[in-house]
Order: sequence, then C-alpha cells, then structure tokens
Amino acid sequence: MARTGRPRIFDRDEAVLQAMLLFWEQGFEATSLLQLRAVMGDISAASFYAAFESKEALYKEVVERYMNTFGRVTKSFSDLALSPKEAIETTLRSTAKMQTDSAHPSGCLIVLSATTCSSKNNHIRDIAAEKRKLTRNRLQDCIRRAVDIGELPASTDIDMLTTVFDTFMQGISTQARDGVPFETIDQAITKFMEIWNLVRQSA
Amino acid sequence: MARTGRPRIFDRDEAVLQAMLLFWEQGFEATSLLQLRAVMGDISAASFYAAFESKEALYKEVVERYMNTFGRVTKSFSDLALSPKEAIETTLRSTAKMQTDSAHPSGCLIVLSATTCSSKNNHIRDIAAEKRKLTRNRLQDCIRRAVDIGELPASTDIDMLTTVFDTFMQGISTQARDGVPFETIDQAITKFMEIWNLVRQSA
DNA sequence: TGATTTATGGATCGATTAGTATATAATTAA
DNA sequence: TTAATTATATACTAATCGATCCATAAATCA
Repeated sequence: MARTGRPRIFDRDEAVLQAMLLFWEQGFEATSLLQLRAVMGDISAASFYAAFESKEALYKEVVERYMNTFGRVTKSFSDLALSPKEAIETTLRSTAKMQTDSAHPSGCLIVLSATTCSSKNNHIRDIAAEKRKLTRNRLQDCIRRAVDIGELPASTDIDMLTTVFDTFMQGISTQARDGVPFETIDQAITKFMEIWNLVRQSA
Repeated sequence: MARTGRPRIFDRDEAVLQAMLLFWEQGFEATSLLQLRAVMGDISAASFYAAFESKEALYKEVVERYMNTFGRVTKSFSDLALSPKEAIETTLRSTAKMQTDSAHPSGCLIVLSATTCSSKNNHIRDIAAEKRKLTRNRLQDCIRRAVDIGELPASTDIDMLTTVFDTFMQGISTQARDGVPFETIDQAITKFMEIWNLVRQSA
C-alpha cells in the first residue's frame, strides 16, 4: 500500500550509504551537513532533517548500516561451523581484505570515525565504542569456546588472549589507512596466528 | 641578554604542553581555538596568533613536542645496547604503560589525533602519518638488525614481520582508549612476543 | 473535487569557526 | 627621556556550523 503525501525525491537507502562513506572517510565531527547533503543527492536542509532528524541520528543509523554490511566481516567470530582458530583467522583476513578495498575508505569506520572528538560530543564517541565492545565480546566468546571444547588449555587467560587478538585486529585499521597493502597484512596475519599453537601447547 | 619589548604574560612551554593534552584528547579538528586559548593560560586571540602563527603551526609544534617527550617510548627500537627482541618488547611495554597512564589522555596522539579529518585538511593528517612512518622505519631497522646479526633467519620476511609488530603496537592506542587496563595489555604483550621465537625457529 | 499528508526549495536562525585590525601597555636600548 | 620593540586587550571580520521556519508542491484518501 502506497504511502500518502509527496514522494521523496531521493533514495533513502542510497543516501545513507553515501553518508556512511563520508563519515567513514572523514569521521563524525569533520563531516559537515553541507557535505552530507551534497553526497546524499543534493538534498535540501529541510529534506535532510525531515528524513533523518539530526546529524547524530544519521550517524547512529550509519553505524547500524555499517555493522550490517561491511562490519559483517567479524561475523565469523560466531560461526560455530568453524573451529575457534578458524573463526578468528577468517575474521582477521576478511577484515584486512575489506579494510584495504579501494572501493571505499580504508580502515574500519567503527575504529576510526569517532575515537577522538570534542568533550561535548563524548556521547558520540560512545556510539562506536559500544560496537567495539560488542565485537570484543564475540571474540571473547569465541576464545572461551576454544577452552570449553578443549582446543585451548583450561588454564588459558581468556581476557589476556582476547586482548592479544583484539589489539592486532584494531591495529589493522591504522595500517590500512597508512596504505599497507592487503598482501602484506595477510602475510602478517599468517605469522600472527601461529600464536594460537603456542597457547595450545602452554598447558 | 634580555629580549626587548613587552614580556609575554604566559609560559610558552607550558602553553604548548596544555595544547598538546587537548589535541591528544580531542584530535586536531575537534579542538577549537577558544578551548586552546583557555587551557593555554586564558590568552587572547592576538597573543595566540602572535606566538603561534596558526592552529596548524601549533599542531605541528605539538606533534614535535610529543615526539620528544611522551613519544620517546619508542626510542628503544634504536637502542643498540638491547637485543632486537628486547628493543621491541621494551618499546611495546613502555608504550602500553604510557598510553594507559591516567595523568594524560589515553592512547597515542600520533595514532589518534588526525587519522580522520575533512578532505580539505588532508595535509594535517599527513603530519602525524609522517611520524608513524618514521617510527615504522625504526621498527623495521630493528628487525633488519636482528637478521643481520643472525638473531633471526636470513629468510625472514622483514616487511611482513614489521607489519606484525607495527599492527599490534598501533592497536594498543584503541585498547587504551577503550579502557583496557595496563596489566591486561602487558600480559598480552608477553604472549604476543612469543612470536619472536617462532620466527627464529622458522629457518 | 477538496481535505490530508508528506516533501520540497529557499531564506534564515543564533552560535561558533579560524583569524585579523587597531590602539595601548610594558619592556629594552640609546 | 625618547625611540624601538614586543605583547596585550578589545573589537571585529567573513565563513561556516547544525538546525529551523514557512510557503508551496505533489502525492493519497474521502
């Protein structure tokens, strides 16, 4: 059933996508309404606020969109069809591949777009920080599963090991931003993943 | 010999330090002149521009100050009195300790203060990016030295191994920002450094 | 048709941005 | 004492910030 009222002249989904690419490239605060409206289809200020309420509300929507699209590279953490080690390795390689893809801004939007901001905007920083926390929790669950099924010793320090992998994964964002090619990061992941066997043998 | 003219009413060194703490916390673009002037001793706009030329020039000076103070934690990379492995491990632990110190903003100013910014300010981003490149080069020299003196096999992929350690090191900034305590990161470093022995044995 | 609903274009809001102009205050040098 | 030098306070600039107001356009519903 068709909606009443004058139809929207721009594609809302496409507009959110373009806004995402801009926030991804420049970060929340550095991205202006004028820039956003331009890439979102040269829409007017009135149209923008009618459709998205505010810059902050749009950013929240963009973060959700990112988590449901590009951010899905970490979904393997929760893939029970994979062994915990495979799950982590797959996530790291997918992350490196995605973040170095020149079809969109490099690095991870969740890591880069709002890690620093003016004190009055600390609540903005929390939006992405909360997503990082969720991802870390899924990584931790993955490691806990490895201990539970005996792939890693019961003596494994889960919090410590989560930090090892989370630190490396977050570092990929800056590497990608600095232009380190995928192949190099991918080879680094190969070496890095050897840590897993060390933990396994440290019983 | 005393300088001619009316004496400056504020301490220039202290002002740069306070500006550094603000850029560190909020990043370049999110930090306003009004905020800067306030923490720099409630100085007037005229005094600011007379002493520092522009916001960009101040940022450059702040970056240099940072590299010569807090940023010195990576100096161990070039410490020939240490073995290459000790040099890297010392740097990582010093980095984690410094970046989690609550006496100043968490994480690394060079990694966090200008990774994203508006397109018109790409030259600002380059200021910190250049410092990251220099640090990476010193890390790479350290690893090359390990190969040269036979601590690592001649077959070692130096670029790959540099990426392994650089990625982890840069990841510490986000970990610190997200409140991961020093002890946890420090233990993660212990586990992470075991990679070194794997590389040594991979001849 | 006429009422209702929604989106539009365009003008504009007050606040804030980085940066400047000008006159004066405070110092040293001659 | 006077000139030269430097920093100060105050007022101000043009541009941009996120956001709003209002009249009108374009659709559906009755």
